[in-house]
Amino acid sequence: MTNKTCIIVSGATAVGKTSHAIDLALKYNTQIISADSRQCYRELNIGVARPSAEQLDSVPHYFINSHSIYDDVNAKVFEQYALDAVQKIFENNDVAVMVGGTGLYIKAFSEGLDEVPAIDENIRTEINETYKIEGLPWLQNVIKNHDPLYFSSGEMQNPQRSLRALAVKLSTGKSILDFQVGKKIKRNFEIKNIYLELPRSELYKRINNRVDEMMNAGLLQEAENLFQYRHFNALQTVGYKEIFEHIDGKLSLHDAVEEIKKNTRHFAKRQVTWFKKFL
RNA sequence: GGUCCUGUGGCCGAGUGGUCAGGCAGAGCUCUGCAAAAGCUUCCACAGCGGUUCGAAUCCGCUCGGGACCU
Repeated sequence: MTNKTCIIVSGATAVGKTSHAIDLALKYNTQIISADSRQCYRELNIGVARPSAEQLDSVPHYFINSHSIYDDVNAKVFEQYALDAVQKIFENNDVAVMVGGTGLYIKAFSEGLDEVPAIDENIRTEINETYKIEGLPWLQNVIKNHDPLYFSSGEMQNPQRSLRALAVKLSTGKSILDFQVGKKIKRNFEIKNIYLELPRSELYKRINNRVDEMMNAGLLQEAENLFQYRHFNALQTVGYKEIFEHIDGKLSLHDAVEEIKKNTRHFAKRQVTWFKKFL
């Protein structure tokens, strides 16, 4: 069983992962699992830099157009989906290729996530609603009273994480930190990582160019059509949220495009930081 | 030619004698169920020269650069 190998191609956005992965897949005559948290949504096209139709025709892809923006997609969902996908690929191949820039998803696939019991949706909703009204100080104070462990060693400045920590605590009675033991699961196949990188200046140039290409390809129109879904998690995406602001009249189109470029550069930088540490 | 205004870090922008502005960009970082998310840290100034003062980005003078007005 250990003669199976998954080659994971990672790197910042716009480094050229897609074509590299396709070359690899063709070479091994195998299939690709995308590890991209946005390209899985079939409603999103231009803005997520999905592989071209020709590329998708040349190699079968998993986790591309596989979900809807109505679906609940997250790292855990991906982990399970991707593990199922590799096994399917391994039925006929010794090699599978994964490619993507969503570091957490790749980590979940490679090492697994600690088991945290499902949380009560009602509790979660209630907490989120109160947070919106009362803000971070309220959240910090509640955690201080309910989950001293998290209060002392959790990310108390980070609302997103703190919100989840509180939801877990109130749902299970235990601190999320008690579940997060950091156990690394050893998969029953080999993993080979290929990390692609470019000099920062060149990467930024490619990003800027790609955004211009997206605009020429009709990103504005696509975003207009998706405007009604702007609050969906899937639409909290660089390339769309800036145009939504433009539609709202908060940004000129030109400024919105500049924002997209800037935010994509920020995103790329975070990816570099992540992969540098993780790999 | 004269009069008045003005000159803060890559950009925007406060400060007006004696802690730090701040924001953006840039850089660095964190990271286990929203991750193209969320959060944290941080370099670079006071146009130049001289003077007043214990002490000047802050007051005075000159130089240079901008801007406005003037019969």
